[in-house]
Amino acid sequence: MPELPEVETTKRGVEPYLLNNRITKCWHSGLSLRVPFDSSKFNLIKNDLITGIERIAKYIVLNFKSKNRLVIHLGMTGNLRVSKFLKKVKHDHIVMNLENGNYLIYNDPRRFGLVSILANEEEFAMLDNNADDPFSAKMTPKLLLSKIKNKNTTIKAILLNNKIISGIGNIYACEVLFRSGISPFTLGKDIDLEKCKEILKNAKKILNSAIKSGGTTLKDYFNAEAKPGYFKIKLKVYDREGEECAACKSLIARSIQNNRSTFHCLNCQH
DNA sequence: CGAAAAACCTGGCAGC
DNA sequence: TGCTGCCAGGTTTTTC
Repeated sequence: MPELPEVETTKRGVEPYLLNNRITKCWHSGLSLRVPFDSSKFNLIKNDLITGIERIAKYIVLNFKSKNRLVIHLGMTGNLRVSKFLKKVKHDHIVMNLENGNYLIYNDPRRFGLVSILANEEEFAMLDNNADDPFSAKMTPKLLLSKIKNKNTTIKAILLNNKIISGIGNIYACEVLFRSGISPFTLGKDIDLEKCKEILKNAKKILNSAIKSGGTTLKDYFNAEAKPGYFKIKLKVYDREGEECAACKSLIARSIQNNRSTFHCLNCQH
Protein backbone atom coordinates (compact mmCIF):
# COMPACT_ATOMS: atom_id res chain seq x y z
CA MET A 1 0.00 0.00 0.00
CA PRO A 2 2.24 2.76 1.07
CA GLU A 3 4.95 3.63 -1.37
CA LEU A 4 8.02 5.68 -0.58
CA PRO A 5 6.17 9.00 -0.04
CA GLU A 6 3.71 7.47 2.42
CA VAL A 7 6.48 5.73 4.33
CA GLU A 8 8.54 8.92 4.40
CA THR A 9 5.52 10.93 5.54
CA THR A 10 4.83 8.41 8.30
CA LYS A 11 8.48 8.44 9.35
CA ARG A 12 8.52 12.23 9.57
CA GLY A 13 5.20 12.21 11.41
CA VAL A 14 6.26 9.87 14.20
CA GLU A 15 9.87 11.06 14.47
CA PRO A 16 9.31 14.02 16.87
CA TYR A 17 7.39 11.76 19.27
CA LEU A 18 10.01 9.01 19.28
CA LEU A 19 13.38 10.73 19.17
CA ASN A 20 15.16 10.75 22.55
CA ASN A 21 12.29 8.75 23.98
CA ARG A 22 12.08 5.18 25.27
CA ILE A 23 9.67 2.28 24.84
CA THR A 24 8.65 0.95 28.24
CA LYS A 25 6.06 -1.67 27.40
CA CYS A 26 4.79 -3.64 24.45
CA TRP A 27 1.48 -5.32 23.63
CA HIS A 28 0.84 -7.68 20.73
CA SER A 29 -2.54 -8.83 19.36
CA GLY A 30 -1.15 -12.32 18.89
CA LEU A 31 -2.03 -12.35 15.21
CA SER A 32 0.80 -13.07 12.83
CA LEU A 33 2.09 -10.38 10.48
CA ARG A 34 4.06 -11.00 7.25
CA VAL A 35 6.85 -12.02 9.58
CA PRO A 36 5.62 -13.16 13.00
CA PHE A 37 6.29 -10.56 15.70
CA ASP A 38 8.73 -12.03 18.21
CA SER A 39 7.83 -10.41 21.52
CA SER A 40 10.59 -12.34 23.30
CA LYS A 41 13.06 -9.90 21.72
CA PHE A 42 11.42 -6.87 23.31
CA ASN A 43 14.01 -6.88 26.09
CA LEU A 44 16.57 -5.85 23.42
CA ILE A 45 14.98 -2.40 23.17
CA LYS A 46 13.02 -2.02 26.40
CA ASN A 47 13.77 1.31 28.14
CA ASP A 48 16.53 2.02 25.63
CA LEU A 49 17.08 5.49 24.16
CA ILE A 50 15.84 6.02 20.59
CA THR A 51 18.72 7.88 18.97
CA GLY A 52 17.58 8.03 15.37
CA ILE A 53 14.87 7.15 12.88
CA GLU A 54 15.49 6.48 9.22
CA ARG A 55 13.71 5.25 6.14
CA ILE A 56 15.42 2.50 4.15
CA ALA A 57 13.51 1.68 0.96
CA LYS A 58 9.93 1.27 2.28
CA TYR A 59 11.07 0.32 5.78
CA ILE A 60 11.09 2.56 8.86
CA VAL A 61 14.00 1.77 11.17
CA LEU A 62 14.33 2.96 14.78
CA ASN A 63 17.92 3.01 15.99
CA PHE A 64 18.61 2.60 19.70
CA LYS A 65 21.59 3.61 21.80
CA SER A 66 22.39 -0.09 22.26
CA LYS A 67 22.63 -0.34 18.43
CA ASN A 68 19.70 -2.71 18.48
CA ARG A 69 16.98 -1.81 15.99
CA LEU A 70 13.23 -1.87 15.48
CA VAL A 71 12.20 -2.44 11.86
CA ILE A 72 8.72 -1.62 10.58
CA HIS A 73 7.19 -2.26 7.17
CA LEU A 74 3.65 -1.10 6.39
CA GLY A 75 2.87 -3.75 3.76
CA MET A 76 -0.24 -2.91 1.75
CA THR A 77 -2.49 -1.57 4.46
CA GLY A 78 -0.35 -0.82 7.51
CA ASN A 79 -0.17 2.46 9.34
CA LEU A 80 1.56 3.87 12.37
CA ARG A 81 0.00 6.37 14.70
CA VAL A 82 1.00 8.11 17.88
CA SER A 83 -1.78 8.63 20.38
CA LYS A 84 -2.03 10.28 23.78
CA PHE A 85 -4.70 7.80 24.77
CA LEU A 86 -4.83 4.05 24.52
CA LYS A 87 -7.96 3.50 22.50
CA LYS A 88 -7.48 0.33 20.51
CA VAL A 89 -9.39 -0.11 17.27
CA LYS A 90 -9.84 -3.06 14.95
CA HIS A 91 -6.60 -4.37 13.42
CA ASP A 92 -4.32 -2.73 15.96
CA HIS A 93 -1.57 -5.36 16.31
CA ILE A 94 1.29 -3.76 18.21
CA VAL A 95 1.02 -1.11 20.91
CA MET A 96 4.18 0.33 22.46
CA ASN A 97 4.05 2.54 25.55
CA LEU A 98 6.41 5.48 25.33
CA GLU A 99 8.15 6.95 28.35
CA ASN A 100 6.57 10.36 27.69
CA GLY A 101 3.09 8.88 28.05
CA ASN A 102 2.23 8.50 24.37
CA TYR A 103 1.46 5.23 22.59
CA LEU A 104 2.94 4.11 19.29
CA ILE A 105 0.39 1.91 17.55
CA TYR A 106 0.81 -0.32 14.49
CA ASN A 107 -2.46 -1.09 12.69
CA ASP A 108 -2.70 -3.34 9.63
CA PRO A 109 -5.95 -4.91 8.34
CA ARG A 110 -4.36 -7.25 5.79
CA ARG A 111 -1.30 -8.02 7.93
CA PHE A 112 1.14 -7.91 5.00
CA GLY A 113 3.44 -5.64 7.00
CA LEU A 114 5.94 -6.52 9.70
CA VAL A 115 7.46 -5.30 12.95
CA SER A 116 10.76 -6.90 13.91
CA ILE A 117 13.34 -6.29 16.61
CA LEU A 118 16.96 -6.83 15.57
CA ALA A 119 20.00 -7.24 17.80
CA ASN A 120 23.09 -5.14 17.08
CA GLU A 121 24.55 -6.13 13.67
CA GLU A 122 21.85 -8.76 13.19
CA GLU A 123 21.21 -9.35 9.51
CA PHE A 124 17.70 -9.10 8.11
CA ALA A 125 17.51 -10.07 4.44
CA MET A 126 14.20 -8.33 3.76
CA LEU A 127 15.79 -5.03 4.78
CA ASP A 128 19.33 -5.64 3.60
CA ASN A 129 18.50 -6.83 0.08
CA ASN A 130 16.94 -3.56 -1.07
CA ALA A 131 18.68 -1.52 -3.74
CA ASP A 132 19.13 2.24 -3.32
CA ASP A 133 16.08 4.44 -3.88
CA PRO A 134 15.86 7.20 -6.51
CA PHE A 135 17.05 9.85 -4.02
CA SER A 136 20.33 8.06 -3.30
CA ALA A 137 23.43 9.68 -4.83
CA LYS A 138 24.49 6.17 -5.76
CA MET A 139 21.40 5.64 -7.93
CA THR A 140 22.76 7.23 -11.11
CA PRO A 141 21.42 6.79 -14.65
CA LYS A 142 24.57 4.84 -15.48
CA LEU A 143 24.03 2.42 -12.59
CA LEU A 144 20.39 1.93 -13.50
CA LEU A 145 21.33 1.29 -17.13
CA SER A 146 23.93 -1.29 -16.12
CA LYS A 147 21.34 -3.13 -14.03
CA ILE A 148 18.67 -3.32 -16.72
CA LYS A 149 20.52 -3.44 -20.03
CA ASN A 150 20.28 -7.22 -20.27
CA LYS A 151 16.76 -7.55 -18.86
CA ASN A 152 14.12 -9.22 -20.96
CA THR A 153 11.37 -8.07 -18.64
CA THR A 154 9.30 -4.89 -18.90
CA ILE A 155 10.33 -1.54 -17.48
CA LYS A 156 7.16 -1.57 -15.38
CA ALA A 157 8.24 -4.80 -13.66
CA ILE A 158 11.76 -3.39 -13.32
CA LEU A 159 10.57 -0.26 -11.51
CA LEU A 160 8.63 -2.48 -9.09
CA ASN A 161 11.69 -4.64 -8.41
CA ASN A 162 13.24 -3.40 -5.17
CA LYS A 163 16.45 -5.29 -5.85
CA ILE A 164 17.03 -3.01 -8.86
CA ILE A 165 15.61 0.25 -7.50
CA SER A 166 13.66 0.57 -4.27
CA GLY A 167 10.79 2.75 -3.12
CA ILE A 168 8.68 2.78 -6.29
CA GLY A 169 5.35 0.96 -6.09
CA ASN A 170 2.50 0.44 -8.50
CA ILE A 171 1.08 3.97 -8.41
CA TYR A 172 4.35 5.78 -8.92
CA ALA A 173 5.69 3.28 -11.46
CA CYS A 174 2.69 4.20 -13.65
CA GLU A 175 3.14 7.91 -13.00
CA VAL A 176 6.90 7.93 -13.64
CA LEU A 177 6.51 6.08 -16.95
CA PHE A 178 3.75 8.44 -18.07
CA ARG A 179 5.80 11.50 -17.20
CA SER A 180 8.78 9.98 -18.99
CA GLY A 181 6.79 9.15 -22.13
CA ILE A 182 7.86 5.50 -21.90
CA SER A 183 5.53 2.58 -22.59
CA PRO A 184 5.27 0.24 -19.58
CA PHE A 185 5.80 -2.66 -22.02
CA THR A 186 9.27 -1.49 -23.11
CA LEU A 187 11.85 -4.14 -22.25
CA GLY A 188 14.74 -3.28 -19.97
CA LYS A 189 17.29 -4.00 -22.69
CA ASP A 190 15.63 -1.37 -24.91
CA ILE A 191 15.98 1.42 -22.33
CA ASP A 192 18.94 3.69 -23.10
CA LEU A 193 20.92 6.10 -20.91
CA GLU A 194 18.71 9.06 -21.86
CA LYS A 195 15.63 7.16 -20.75
CA CYS A 196 17.34 6.18 -17.48
CA LYS A 197 18.06 9.86 -16.86
CA GLU A 198 14.46 10.72 -17.58
CA ILE A 199 13.13 7.96 -15.31
CA LEU A 200 15.29 8.98 -12.33
CA LYS A 201 14.61 12.69 -12.84
CA ASN A 202 10.85 12.14 -12.95
CA ALA A 203 10.87 9.63 -10.10
CA LYS A 204 12.53 12.18 -7.81
CA LYS A 205 10.21 14.94 -8.98
CA ILE A 206 7.02 12.92 -8.50
CA LEU A 207 8.04 11.28 -5.21
CA ASN A 208 9.12 14.65 -3.80
CA SER A 209 5.87 16.23 -4.84
CA ALA A 210 3.95 13.40 -3.18
CA ILE A 211 5.94 13.77 0.05
CA LYS A 212 5.17 17.49 0.09
CA SER A 213 1.49 16.66 -0.28
CA GLY A 214 1.60 14.26 2.64
CA GLY A 215 1.38 11.02 0.73
CA THR A 216 -1.33 9.48 -1.42
CA THR A 217 -4.51 8.30 0.18
CA LEU A 218 -6.59 5.65 -1.47
CA LYS A 219 -8.20 3.45 1.12
CA ASP A 220 -6.12 2.65 4.14
CA TYR A 221 -3.31 5.13 4.44
CA PHE A 222 -3.42 7.67 7.22
CA ASN A 223 -0.50 9.77 8.27
CA ALA A 224 0.93 9.76 11.75
CA GLU A 225 -1.67 12.18 13.06
CA ALA A 226 -4.39 9.91 11.63
CA LYS A 227 -5.49 12.51 9.11
CA PRO A 228 -5.86 11.29 5.55
CA GLY A 229 -2.99 12.31 3.31
CA TYR A 230 -3.68 14.14 0.10
CA PHE A 231 -2.29 13.58 -3.36
CA LYS A 232 -4.53 11.48 -5.51
CA ILE A 233 -5.82 14.50 -7.36
CA LYS A 234 -2.35 15.02 -8.81
CA LEU A 235 -2.08 11.53 -10.28
CA LYS A 236 -2.09 11.69 -14.08
CA VAL A 237 -2.82 8.08 -15.02
CA TYR A 238 -3.20 5.80 -11.99
CA ASP A 239 -6.84 4.71 -11.46
CA ARG A 240 -7.95 6.86 -14.39
CA GLU A 241 -8.96 4.17 -16.88
CA GLY A 242 -11.23 5.64 -19.55
CA GLU A 243 -10.53 9.23 -18.54
CA GLU A 244 -8.89 11.76 -20.86
CA CYS A 245 -5.12 12.02 -20.81
CA ALA A 246 -4.19 15.44 -19.46
CA ALA A 247 -1.59 15.83 -22.21
CA CYS A 248 -3.30 14.61 -25.39
CA LYS A 249 -6.99 13.99 -24.52
CA SER A 250 -6.95 10.39 -25.71
CA LEU A 251 -8.30 7.79 -23.30
CA ILE A 252 -6.16 6.30 -20.55
CA ALA A 253 -5.91 2.50 -20.77
CA ARG A 254 -5.61 -0.17 -18.09
CA SER A 255 -3.51 -3.26 -18.69
CA ILE A 256 -2.44 -6.14 -16.48
CA GLN A 257 1.29 -6.76 -16.05
CA ASN A 258 2.65 -9.29 -13.56
CA ASN A 259 -0.78 -9.52 -11.90
CA ARG A 260 -0.83 -5.76 -11.28
CA SER A 261 -2.83 -3.01 -12.96
CA THR A 262 -0.91 -0.67 -15.21
CA PHE A 263 -2.49 2.63 -16.25
CA HIS A 264 -0.99 4.35 -19.29
CA CYS A 265 -1.64 6.58 -22.28
CA LEU A 266 -1.30 4.68 -25.56
CA ASN A 267 -0.66 7.93 -27.40
CA CYS A 268 1.90 9.60 -25.10
CA GLN A 269 3.94 6.56 -24.05
CA HIS A 270 6.16 4.72 -26.52
C1' DC B 1 18.22 -20.01 -14.75
C1' DG B 2 15.06 -15.83 -15.12
C1' DA B 3 10.45 -14.44 -15.35
C1' DA B 4 5.60 -15.03 -14.44
C1' DA B 5 2.09 -16.48 -11.23
C1' DA B 6 0.54 -17.59 -6.72
C1' DA B 7 0.49 -16.76 -2.07
C1' DC B 8 -0.12 -14.25 2.27
C1' DC B 9 -4.85 -11.44 4.39
C1' DT B 10 -9.12 -8.33 5.03
C1' DG B 11 -12.49 -5.30 3.30
C1' DG B 12 -14.92 -2.38 -0.05
C1' DC B 13 -17.62 -2.24 -3.92
C1' DA B 14 -20.42 -3.49 -8.11
C1' DG B 15 -23.76 -6.48 -9.82
C1' DC B 16 -27.32 -9.71 -9.34
C1' DT C 1 -30.62 -7.36 2.15
C1' DG C 2 -27.43 -10.87 1.13
C1' DC C 3 -24.37 -13.24 -1.67
C1' DT C 4 -20.51 -13.53 -5.21
C1' DG C 5 -16.69 -12.20 -7.50
C1' DC C 6 -13.27 -8.91 -8.27
C1' DC C 7 -10.04 -5.55 -6.84
C1' DA C 8 -6.55 -3.16 -3.74
C1' DG C 9 -0.65 0.81 -2.33
C1' DG C 10 3.85 -5.03 -1.22
C1' DT C 11 7.02 -8.54 -1.62
C1' DT C 12 8.29 -13.32 -0.91
C1' DT C 13 7.72 -18.05 -2.41
C1' DT C 14 6.45 -21.27 -5.81
C1' DT C 15 5.90 -22.69 -10.42
C1' DC C 16 6.87 -22.79 -15.25
